[in-house]
Amino acid sequence: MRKVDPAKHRARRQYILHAAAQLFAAKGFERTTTAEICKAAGMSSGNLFHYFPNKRAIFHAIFEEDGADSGESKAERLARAQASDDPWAALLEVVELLTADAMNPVAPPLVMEAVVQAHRDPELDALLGRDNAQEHTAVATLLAKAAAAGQIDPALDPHDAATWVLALIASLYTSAATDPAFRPAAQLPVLRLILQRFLKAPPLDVHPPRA
Amino acid sequence: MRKVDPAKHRARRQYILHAAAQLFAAKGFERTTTAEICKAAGMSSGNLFHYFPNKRAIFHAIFEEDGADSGESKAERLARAQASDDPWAALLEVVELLTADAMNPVAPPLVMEAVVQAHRDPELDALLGRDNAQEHTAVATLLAKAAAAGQIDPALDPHDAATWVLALIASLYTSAATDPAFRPAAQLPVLRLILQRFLKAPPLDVHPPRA
DNA sequence: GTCTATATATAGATAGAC
DNA sequence: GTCTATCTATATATAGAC
Repeated sequence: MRKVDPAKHRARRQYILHAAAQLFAAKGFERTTTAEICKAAGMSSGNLFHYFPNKRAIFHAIFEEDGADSGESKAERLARAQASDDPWAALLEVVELLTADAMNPVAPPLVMEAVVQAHRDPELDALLGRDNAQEHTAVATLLAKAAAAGQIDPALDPHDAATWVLALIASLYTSAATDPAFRPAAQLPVLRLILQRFLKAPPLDVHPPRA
Repeated sequence: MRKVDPAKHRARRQYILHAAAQLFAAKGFERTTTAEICKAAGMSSGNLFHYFPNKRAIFHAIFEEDGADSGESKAERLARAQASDDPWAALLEVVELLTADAMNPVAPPLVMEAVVQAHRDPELDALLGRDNAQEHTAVATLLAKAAAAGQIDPALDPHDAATWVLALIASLYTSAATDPAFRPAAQLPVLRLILQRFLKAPPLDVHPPRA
């Protein structure tokens, strides 16, 4: 056959990305050298740069890998959730979808690193921004529908509330990255409790007295 | 008088730290060169290293500057809050104390960078860990007292709840660092609302005995 | 205390053989 | 596609004059 299967080329790329992700998570982008990536991937410098044009492209590719492996892409699952006729249940599914990665030990530090790098890398910033906008739209849509269906407090602004829902989810990653004692899986119920109490309508007409 | 007032030496150090903080916030630790710090501080390389032994020491010093300038140090204010006889009010004061810095535009990215750097810098990790432990103790103590006083849900575990209170506060910094549209000052009331709904006792019977 | 000049090292990326 | 060898740039930190 002609042309070395593109499948093999793709597999090799994935292997490099996997090795690089570990390093970037442990040491950050700048302190991870291409030489280390070569060693971890078991190949030479000349070969590494045959697969990726530069170090930054490797980092980007880690966050571009979407769908393909799983049956359904994240975007598809978000879209399907938005169309649900039980917005609250759909919201809980979205929360589960977005928190799943936090259980993977490399994800939290990797996400932190990506956020920091996005400050000085417009391309990465745009990439993460698109992801975040997608998630924000999905959550805000569900919150609006849930409010209309009487499932949550209708007084909440869907946009602001969605921002905080995503912030709480992000806390799972930042806390895991910061505090070695923090176990995302164990804290998931607390996260759900906070969301429920925050979003569910105030019990009666109780107005908490604040001085 | 004696030579070289220590005051002048200290002022010069502070000036370097101020200049360096801006750069570290904008470009991160690794991508900020000592040459840039020299330029921003208006001095030569040889002189910069007269004030600090190395680049990392400059970064550390930014997070060590505590108290001295303000009338009362953060540790003192936390200790005083813990002794309050109105735990809920004291908790709100602690929240205000810990969120104040988020309004300073350089603080959020700087905090993010510190967290990331702490992963590979044990000394910095210890420094931030001490700060965080102090805050966690203060909040957990106040939550336990507030529960005993019937001000919040007594079913909450003070340790876990304190972790999430601090996580919510941290969200103010991470969101500000991530999303240019996020205005910490404007979102502070939402943060307070979430805390109130999360922590206050389940609606049914218990109500705060405050009058 | 402040400067200029530079030692030292290490990084990312490329060239070109096989 | 994969390698070895290396170019080029740039960074931290130091030496030593003033």
